[in-house]
Amino acid sequence: MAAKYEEIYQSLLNRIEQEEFPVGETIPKEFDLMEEYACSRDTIRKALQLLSQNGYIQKTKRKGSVVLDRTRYEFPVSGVISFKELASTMHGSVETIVTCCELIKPDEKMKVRMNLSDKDKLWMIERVRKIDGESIILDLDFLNATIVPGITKEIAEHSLYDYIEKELNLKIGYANKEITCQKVSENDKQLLDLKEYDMVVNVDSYTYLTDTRIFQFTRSRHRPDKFRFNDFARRTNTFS
Amino acid sequence: MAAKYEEIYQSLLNRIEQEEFPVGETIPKEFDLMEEYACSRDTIRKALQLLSQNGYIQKTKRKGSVVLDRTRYEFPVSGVISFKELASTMHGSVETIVTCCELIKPDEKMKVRMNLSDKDKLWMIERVRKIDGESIILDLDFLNATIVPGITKEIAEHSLYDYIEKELNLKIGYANKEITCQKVSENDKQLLDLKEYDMVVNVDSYTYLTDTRIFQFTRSRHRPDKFRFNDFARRTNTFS
DNA sequence: ATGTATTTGTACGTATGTATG
DNA sequence: ACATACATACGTACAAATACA
Repeated sequence: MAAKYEEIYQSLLNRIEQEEFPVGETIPKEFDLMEEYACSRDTIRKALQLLSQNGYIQKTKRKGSVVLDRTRYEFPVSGVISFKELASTMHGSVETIVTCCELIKPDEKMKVRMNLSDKDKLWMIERVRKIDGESIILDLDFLNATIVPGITKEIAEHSLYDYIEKELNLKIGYANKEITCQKVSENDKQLLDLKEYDMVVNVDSYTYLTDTRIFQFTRSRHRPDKFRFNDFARRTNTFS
Repeated sequence: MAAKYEEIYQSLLNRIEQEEFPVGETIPKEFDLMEEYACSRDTIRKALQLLSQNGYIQKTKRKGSVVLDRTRYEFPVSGVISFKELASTMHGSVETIVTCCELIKPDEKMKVRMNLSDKDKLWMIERVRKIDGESIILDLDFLNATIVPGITKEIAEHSLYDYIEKELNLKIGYANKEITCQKVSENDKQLLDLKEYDMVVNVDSYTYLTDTRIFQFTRSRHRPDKFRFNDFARRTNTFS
């Protein structure tokens, strides 16, 4: 059962997307929402804060909360989501081909990167992501096998995050990503439909559990013309 | 005067950076922080929420708030900041050359993009950013002159945001960015030290005031080898 | 495996401050 | 200058998760 403020967040989000509250208009004021949802102001404010954080509304004193226009910049949205989840929001046909899925002994670099002890082993999983029949993205994943045991090719084909969260009951907490641009490697050339491009967009992700253990490092290589990253950010650190 | 929770946020941040609270350890529990800062739990929780949002701590029930390691991925950090502010956190020498700063009549595309009426004019500002003597970034800015009047070459050389916030007293609210990869243009070739690269990283930013008016569109072209973007994201939408 | 204590999470209430139309 | 809507801050109570006995 989700918290009340999360349900109110979802409800308001739906109402915004159904255009009950159109872009440019204000949603009802906090006091009215309190009455409507029969809860305290605190709870309403938490829901509104989520809307604000995620770029759906802008709050101003006196005026209220104005609905922002998010239609222009939809996805891929910044966040910790799997390719499966991302794909579910996309239009074209999507396919995953597992080109490698094996247990390896980590090298020194990876030991440092993933904070491994001497006995820890790693799953190395390489996957090609095809969009509308073209090989666009090459994902190379390393997972700490002590934390995430029992990976199979089927799981890698379907969804790692489903397995980790639903089967193993681990809680994924947060991730750091670094986006850079790099020359193509021989491997890129072999596995991706690169056309004439000689560079790829490289996304390195370090993903952690809520208990702060790192369990995954991903190196994701994107064909440059198909790469797009959207970011919503506020000027200050406050909750406004 | 900043809010109390913001001061506590800053104080805790300093203490983390001074390693009074080392990476991997917990900071004092909420109840102790309440006593130390002589405030309510609500206020402490707001401060901790900021730390959590910005990737400094991870909170877990029963255990407390663990300090995360942010040394690996420092900047450029995601957010609405000016080049001047970004440069102040960097090591090398930094220089801005204004190659264009004039008032223009917007074309149709720009009118839609920036939500302009027929009488609105635009400032068009082109700036080359040199880092350690090399021309690395080419910024092309369009500012709504009705909202932001009186731009001069000196302001463009120094800091637009300083002028907008401090002189004009406007409140910058939020921005949307879209990162893509594109072929170099003739203009890129002329103004940047591109070496052999035939692509650039393109960052389009739409920047808004807190009253939701868009006042700026920026197209920023980066030499691919010098581009880096870091992102911190949590798995869920909650405050944890 | 079980229970208990501890720490954070959610929710409610109230009062006052602050920006702004 | 005023009324309004959000912002901050204080307090209380109980729920949920989990480390540890």
